[in-house]
Amino acid sequence: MTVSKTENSPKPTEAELGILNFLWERGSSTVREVHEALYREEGAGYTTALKLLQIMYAKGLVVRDDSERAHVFRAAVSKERTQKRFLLDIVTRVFDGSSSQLVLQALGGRPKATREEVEEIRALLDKLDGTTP
Amino acid sequence: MTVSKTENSPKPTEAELGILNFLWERGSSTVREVHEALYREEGAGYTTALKLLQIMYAKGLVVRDDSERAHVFRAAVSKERTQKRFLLDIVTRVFDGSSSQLVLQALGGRPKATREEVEEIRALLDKLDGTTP
DNA sequence: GCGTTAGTACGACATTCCCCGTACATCGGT
DNA sequence: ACCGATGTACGGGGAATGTCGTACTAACGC
Repeated sequence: MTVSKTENSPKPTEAELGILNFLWERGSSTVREVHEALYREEGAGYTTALKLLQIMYAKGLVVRDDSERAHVFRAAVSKERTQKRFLLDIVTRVFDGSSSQLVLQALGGRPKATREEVEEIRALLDKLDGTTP
Repeated sequence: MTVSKTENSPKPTEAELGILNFLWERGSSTVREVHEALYREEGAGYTTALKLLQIMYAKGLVVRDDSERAHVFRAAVSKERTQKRFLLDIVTRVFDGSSSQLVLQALGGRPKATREEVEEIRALLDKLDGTTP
């Protein structure tokens, strides 16, 4: 059995995360679309979006279809994988490696969960019950 | 009722977080103690630890008692508050603002919770049951 | 054919972060 | 009273990040 390598591409920076979020929603987009959606409003120029996407491409965070003149970019990392990566990061760095501490803090501080989500969590807890040492 | 300002001091960087973790455990420490514990092993010099602590002092992340020759530093931000801040950060940036999505991902991906922690979570869920809209 | 427009590539800059070297102050032993 | 050890203060360097200007290229309208 091969050990999953967890992740090749590096942790996205703040700006890169913004672009990834957009790509996860949109599926794929041109530089112009990214710029219109995320940067025009903020006053940043078109080449800023372009450069970021180029850097992200070099890092392996996005893939690129350059068959057309306007290249089309797509996220190369899944949202779930990225979520897990960030989670593992802060669990390690601020929660002493205890993910349940994180869960408690997340639940205690900001009880925004809907009833269905609470039930879902409870169901998951039930499943976990049998599998914990 | 005054609206709590959430946090004055900026988000700690990676290195700063390492120092904060040490200070949260130790209570308070001198530069030398921080250096011995976190940096000597890694090959970083004494002045590196000193400079970081000075920067953290300027940012308001630590407080300083300079009545003795060797200044004694103490965390100025609580661990819980910092945890919440990082949580809020990634909830906003990678979980579309849904903290329960975060909880589910944290539970599903890495079932490392002990039985007591699972029970604690369940109890918290019970409490939340009544308070959700 | 030629200018205009929309696109990519790339170098440069300011800022932040981490790290270190050096200068300077202070304490203790002899 | 001095010298070495231990301390703080501070400037600066190298890397990463986000921003832009400029150069170059391809398509389009006339």
